[in-house]
Amino acid sequence: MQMSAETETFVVHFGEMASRWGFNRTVGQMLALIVLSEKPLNADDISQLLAVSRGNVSMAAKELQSWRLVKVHREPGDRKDYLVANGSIWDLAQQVMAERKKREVDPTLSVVRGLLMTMDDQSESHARQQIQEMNDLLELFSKWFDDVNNMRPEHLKALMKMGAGVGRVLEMTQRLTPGSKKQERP
Amino acid sequence: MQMSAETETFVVHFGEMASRWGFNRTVGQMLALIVLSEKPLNADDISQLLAVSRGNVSMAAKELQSWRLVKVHREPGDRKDYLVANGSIWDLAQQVMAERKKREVDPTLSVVRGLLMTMDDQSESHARQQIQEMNDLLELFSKWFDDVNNMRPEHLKALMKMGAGVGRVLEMTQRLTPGSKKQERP
DNA sequence: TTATACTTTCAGAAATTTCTGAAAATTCAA
DNA sequence: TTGAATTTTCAGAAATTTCTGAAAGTATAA
Repeated sequence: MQMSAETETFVVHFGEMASRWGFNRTVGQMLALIVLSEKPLNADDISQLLAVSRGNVSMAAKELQSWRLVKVHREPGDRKDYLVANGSIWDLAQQVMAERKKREVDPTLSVVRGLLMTMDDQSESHARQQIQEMNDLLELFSKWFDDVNNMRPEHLKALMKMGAGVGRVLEMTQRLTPGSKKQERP
Repeated sequence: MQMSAETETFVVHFGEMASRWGFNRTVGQMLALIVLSEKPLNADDISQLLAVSRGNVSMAAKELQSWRLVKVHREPGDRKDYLVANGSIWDLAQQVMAERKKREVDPTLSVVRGLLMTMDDQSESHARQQIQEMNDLLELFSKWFDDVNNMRPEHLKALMKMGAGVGRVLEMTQRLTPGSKKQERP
């Protein structure tokens, strides 16, 4: 079994980006491979194509399942597990975003909330004010993100296509409104 | 010099989250410290407070500057560099988002575009279709993100507060419209 | 100038993460 | 029940990332 040159480029790139995206190289490469492969792949196929150990494939498969990016497909009369992408590219992207938000935002929101609980409400310390600002930002972002990311891909696409427009309208309507403490941009 | 218990909790947490956010522990802890500190801190203050080497502080300071998260403040008669947060919590968050998009999205968009250039337009291979979908998603996301993230914090807050609403309106108007290939959700 | 207070650099040490491969566990056809 | 096919586990090896600290570099007060 062999990858096309294009698939290989894509797979190698996913391997390089993987750590920035929150998983390791093998997980990244496997995801790329499964997404581009028309037919379901089993662990031996993957181990051979990516030239990594069988154990590594097993661990990466578990990781991809924990991210809900792949599902296992089985055929009667064949004991092997076949991995398939768990939806369209959009479905997968939304899944990655949701998972990353869970890992990169939620824990901090939890810590920040906890800190505000224990800190004196009256305190006007700079630290308390900053933590409060962080809490407000994370609360707002968290709710907004969950709403938006739970939309169906088709609706999300539509929203993003108008996104810039919505922003521009806001800029317009608020251009001459006071309240911003920051100097106007150049 | 000493940190309050609250500051220490926050700093330690930022250190733990740092690698998930795209920088190393020292960079994360330094950012937390600088954000909570009312007065500008110099390298020796930071080295002592975080119990890390002077060289590490120097490298982390450069990294924070490359992310545009801190700026250097100097006073005449004092040769030390003093680090200060480069704006409000919102400014910093937007800066982090922009920088991460640059590192986590742009390179992939570039590779995907390149692949589509070399791949046969007529090809209806599954791989080509998937790469095309990825290209469309990244193009749309990239433009949308740049627009939204370049809004002033006040406007961004306003947009996010209505974000859920905008989404809901879209869901309503499209509820009975055909075109979605996906089965309705439960 | 020049001495010194500070910052930067970077080779190698330390810490952390990833990967291998053999052994253990599981699954299922017969 | 087997027992062969397959997956999972995990100790230690390999690779990668982070950190230290001494030496080199730079800037500025005197």
